[in-house]
Amino acid sequence: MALTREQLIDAAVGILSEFGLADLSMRRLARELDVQVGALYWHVKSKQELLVDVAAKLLDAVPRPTTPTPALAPLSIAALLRRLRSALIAVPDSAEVMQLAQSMRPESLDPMGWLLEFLQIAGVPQGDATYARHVLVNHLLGSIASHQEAVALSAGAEPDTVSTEWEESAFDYGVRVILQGLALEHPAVV
Amino acid sequence: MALTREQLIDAAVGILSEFGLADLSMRRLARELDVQVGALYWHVKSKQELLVDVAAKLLDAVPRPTTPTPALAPLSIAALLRRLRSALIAVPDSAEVMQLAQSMRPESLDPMGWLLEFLQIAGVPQGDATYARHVLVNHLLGSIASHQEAVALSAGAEPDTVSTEWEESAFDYGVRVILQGLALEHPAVV
DNA sequence: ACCTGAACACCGTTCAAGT
DNA sequence: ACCTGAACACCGTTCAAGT
Repeated sequence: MALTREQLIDAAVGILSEFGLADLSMRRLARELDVQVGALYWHVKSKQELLVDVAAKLLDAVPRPTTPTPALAPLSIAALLRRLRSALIAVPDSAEVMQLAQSMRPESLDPMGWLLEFLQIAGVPQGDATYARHVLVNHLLGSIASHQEAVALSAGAEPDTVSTEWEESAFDYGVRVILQGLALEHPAVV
Repeated sequence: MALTREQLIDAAVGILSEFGLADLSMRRLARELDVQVGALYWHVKSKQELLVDVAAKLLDAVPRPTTPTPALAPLSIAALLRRLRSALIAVPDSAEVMQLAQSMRPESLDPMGWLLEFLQIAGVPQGDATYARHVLVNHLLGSIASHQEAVALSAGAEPDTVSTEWEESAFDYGVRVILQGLALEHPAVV
């Protein structure tokens, strides 16, 4: 039967997860799906558009947390950020893909909406909440990006030279600093 | 006379500044310099290596601030970050290039060293200073990246749809939040 | 030492034409 | 509606051979 847009997205997620963005070409995708390149352009209008859908798909793995009380909101924020990190950290170049999606079609990234909501519940003033979210998201994607560049560079070297431990600490440290800077109680370590 | 590595880097900075990373190809560079593509590979071993030098060159515009006293260190940090932002904001895709350089050859980025130094002077504990720098640099590059993606997307639309004002506020807000989270006095607005 | 010419193995996108 | 075939205008990198 005919190729579907879903299959296209799934195949793209597969290549990205296994080989990274450099290998995620329209031609490779076509080969994998046993069609000619041109066929892909009947289902998506461009590679960029496809990548936005890939980004959204990656975040499907992150479930919406239950809406917290004001007192618990900082904890929920920290937990949500950790889940986002978990969902993306193992997918090469996911930070780059997310950044693209965020600027092209931010409304397709549900968890970012939740984040804003929780910040407001936590008591961050309306006007500041969007700024605050930016700071958190920059930290999230920045941490992931540097992890992934490090992994990419040490690909040839001995495996696991990249200290995941250090990076998790750095990530959590940053989240704590930012939440504290927002004058929210810094959440207890879980 | 013969082509030099310096000329190569300068030409690359020129193309990047005017047209962005998508147009910065080795072939385009060769055309601009009136040589064959292969010639470039006598001066640099790869495009990546060239980009690292481009990143370093972009930061040459940022002068080293005088070493601050502990009390003034937070102010110096904020000022340094603003200067870094100024140096990079108008150069398309500079955030991406910086990120690459940071993971490939961090020691070639002097200002990042100063930042660490100032954080220590400000009283951030030895062990935390590197984490703290990461948070600040993620914020810096993240802010620049989203600005530039926004600019790129609105390239076809009416010019200056991108609110630079909002973004500067968002940037400064983030710096304040982070410094405050580090338990440093947040610097007065200059 | 420095560069040319030419090749190798790729890209994203478009589009007439087929079924 | 969905896809093929083929083209257009590109990539980064390598390397024998030239000067």
